[in-house]
Amino acid sequence: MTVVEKFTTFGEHLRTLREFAGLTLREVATILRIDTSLLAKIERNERQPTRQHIKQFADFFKVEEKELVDEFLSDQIVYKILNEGTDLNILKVAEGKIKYIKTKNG
Amino acid sequence: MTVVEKFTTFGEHLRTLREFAGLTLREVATILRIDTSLLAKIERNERQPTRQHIKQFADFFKVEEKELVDEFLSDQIVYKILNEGTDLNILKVAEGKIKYIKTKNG
DNA sequence: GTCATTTGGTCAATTTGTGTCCAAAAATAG
DNA sequence: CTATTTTTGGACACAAATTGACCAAATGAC
Repeated sequence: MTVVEKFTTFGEHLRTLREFAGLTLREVATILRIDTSLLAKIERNERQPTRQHIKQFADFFKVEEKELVDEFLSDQIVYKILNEGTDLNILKVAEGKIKYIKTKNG
Repeated sequence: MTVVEKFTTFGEHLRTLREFAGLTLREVATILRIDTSLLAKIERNERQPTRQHIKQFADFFKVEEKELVDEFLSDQIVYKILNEGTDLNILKVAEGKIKYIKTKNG
């Protein structure tokens, strides 16, 4: 059970964290030494955060880095599925492949 | 139940189809009017097939286009998971998001 | 109205990916 | 073994996508 709403995007998640902390874009951007406009775009999912960014956000907002990373990466999977005109079945296929690879290697 | 082995990559799948048909890279490449080296690379997953390519392959080898598309797209998801150091949990997250979006929209 | 916040567009620069060409390596046949 | 065919791999010019910065316009708070 987390503070933030589930089933949102990375950007929305980030924005929620910031607003929950009662800070403006400029404030957070200044502290983290990134452009205000860039941060705004990351929150609107118009720019991708780098790994570095994600780590900074996790540290700053005191959340698990993996939580944010998964939020970000799952967004990309969602985007792919919705835009390539395929369906949820693809997740099963991917899961099968990964499990297969894992049994093969370790 | 298909002719080809399951849990393989798009490229391996394609290669299996070609070899099953008893054709060489050059033969298939010539017929489909693509560079032999490019076809070889696609089979080794060193180049991505375009949508056009996938359609050509499906038509030529008489398989469902969606089957190949899903094979290709799932590869990308697998690649992402294996290389970004995350785990299968991300698929659940993605699934949740998609279902959430679908209920929201229609 | 003023001031702070947020958004949106533009841009040069970098990064990433593409298909083609050619030569080397590997496999196959004679 | 040699000759031929198939496959692989590198190099390349080119195209496409993404990036972060900058600035101005829009929005919101007061």
